[in-house]
Amino acid sequence: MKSAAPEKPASERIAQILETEILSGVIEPGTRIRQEEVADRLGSSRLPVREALRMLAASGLVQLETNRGARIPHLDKCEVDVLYRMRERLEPLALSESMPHTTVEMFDELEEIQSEIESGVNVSGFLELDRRFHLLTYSKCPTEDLRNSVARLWNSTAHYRRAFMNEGGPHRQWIVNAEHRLIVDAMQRFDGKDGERYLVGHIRRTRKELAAHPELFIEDSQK
Amino acid sequence: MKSAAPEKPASERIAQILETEILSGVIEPGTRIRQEEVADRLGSSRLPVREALRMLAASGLVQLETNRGARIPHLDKCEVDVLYRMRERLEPLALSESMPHTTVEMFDELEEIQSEIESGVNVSGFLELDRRFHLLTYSKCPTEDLRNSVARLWNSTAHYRRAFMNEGGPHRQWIVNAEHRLIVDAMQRFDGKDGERYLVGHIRRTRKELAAHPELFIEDSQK
DNA sequence: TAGTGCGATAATGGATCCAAAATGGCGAGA
DNA sequence: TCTCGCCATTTTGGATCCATTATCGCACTA
Repeated sequence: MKSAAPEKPASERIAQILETEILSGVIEPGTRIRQEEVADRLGSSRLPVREALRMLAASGLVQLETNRGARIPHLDKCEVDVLYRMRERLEPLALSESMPHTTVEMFDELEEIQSEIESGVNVSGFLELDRRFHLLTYSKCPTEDLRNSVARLWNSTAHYRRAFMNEGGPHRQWIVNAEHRLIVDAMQRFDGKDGERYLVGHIRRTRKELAAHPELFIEDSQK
Repeated sequence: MKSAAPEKPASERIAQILETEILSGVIEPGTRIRQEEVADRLGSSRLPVREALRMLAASGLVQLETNRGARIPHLDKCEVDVLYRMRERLEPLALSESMPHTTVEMFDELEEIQSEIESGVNVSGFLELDRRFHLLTYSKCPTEDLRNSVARLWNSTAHYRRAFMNEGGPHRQWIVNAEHRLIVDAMQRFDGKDGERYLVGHIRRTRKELAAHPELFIEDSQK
């Protein structure tokens, strides 16, 4: 019997810290991540940092170029649009796959998250809770690849949601709340069709809002 | 001016070799991959092997467990079914995104591949050419994430296609040929709707064929 | 004889050191 | 003064060595 710590692997710990920093916007797109800087900032060798960067690359959070290090990718308007179209196709599938395995504890946690959102939060708080809400609705999907794919799409587009919300999006937050309620309701009724419909509408609306704000992206003429 | 070799990075070389071995079936699902074995088989240290395994994990070819190494995942019937449903949703998007950027050289290469398939090949040859055909039709899709996602789905399911073809699937090869021709035709007419329709039908038929052969999978009662 | 617990062995995770490639600055020449 | 090219510095890729953890066999006990 070992009551001691479960001895977390160290490269995962670094990956988790970097993920938080990237998703929270502390590290912005275009920034180059230097292995040595991260290494002695988090008190380890460069080797676990390299492994962590590989994990983050698999999660869609950084981009690796040979001999040129890792940097957070700049996406143009078209790429974000396609990533949202991928979400429109994959997340309904994840939802319907997750739906048969829902538990009452999951609905309690969803309710808790949603209440916290509606109690009024700032932009960072909303983005974090919104992410937790949706990924939780997919969490019972038995196919790990599908869950990972969905999470990767959320990661890749996180910065642009943040930029949009910071510019003037938060006034539409009440729409999001209504849509969240509709999704939970459909899940509780085990109504896959309704769930898919509300979810697709939810994602599509955000996609179109982003497309209507080209100032959030860098110039598309990089060809 | 450097006429010398472009100096390929070494971990990529290892990843490529392992990918070939896995896709060709030399290494079967469930097999544990030992870092040291690969290292001195390919003449390098264990470190590039570790990085290569990370890449393969991102490509969906291996599964990494902390302190327990890398092994090729065993998928059950339900997981493969969901992976095929993901393909049905993502690949039509990849095709329509690729369609506006097609070139005459691409159609020449497609024709070359298809001719080789129709000239009669064995199972391994067919699987390799079929893979090249479809991934080539998506190759002009500008969104790298979408191309990678599609490739990952192909990788994860490759072994089960092989098992199916080896058991008695090849007699339906003429259907595949007809479907390939229909897809190329739709692409040349720039008919996105037709392309999506033929492609979805193509994938769905294979999914149902696999579902009708439960003997290809290990027992699903692993819960 | 079967089951459990301990110990030897082998494999993975991590640290340090070295080599190769890219980045940036400086100077020479037009 | 502007441009091109060379060299120093920085940064990443790779090799070797050490620590930690899992795996497997064997002995001991009930």
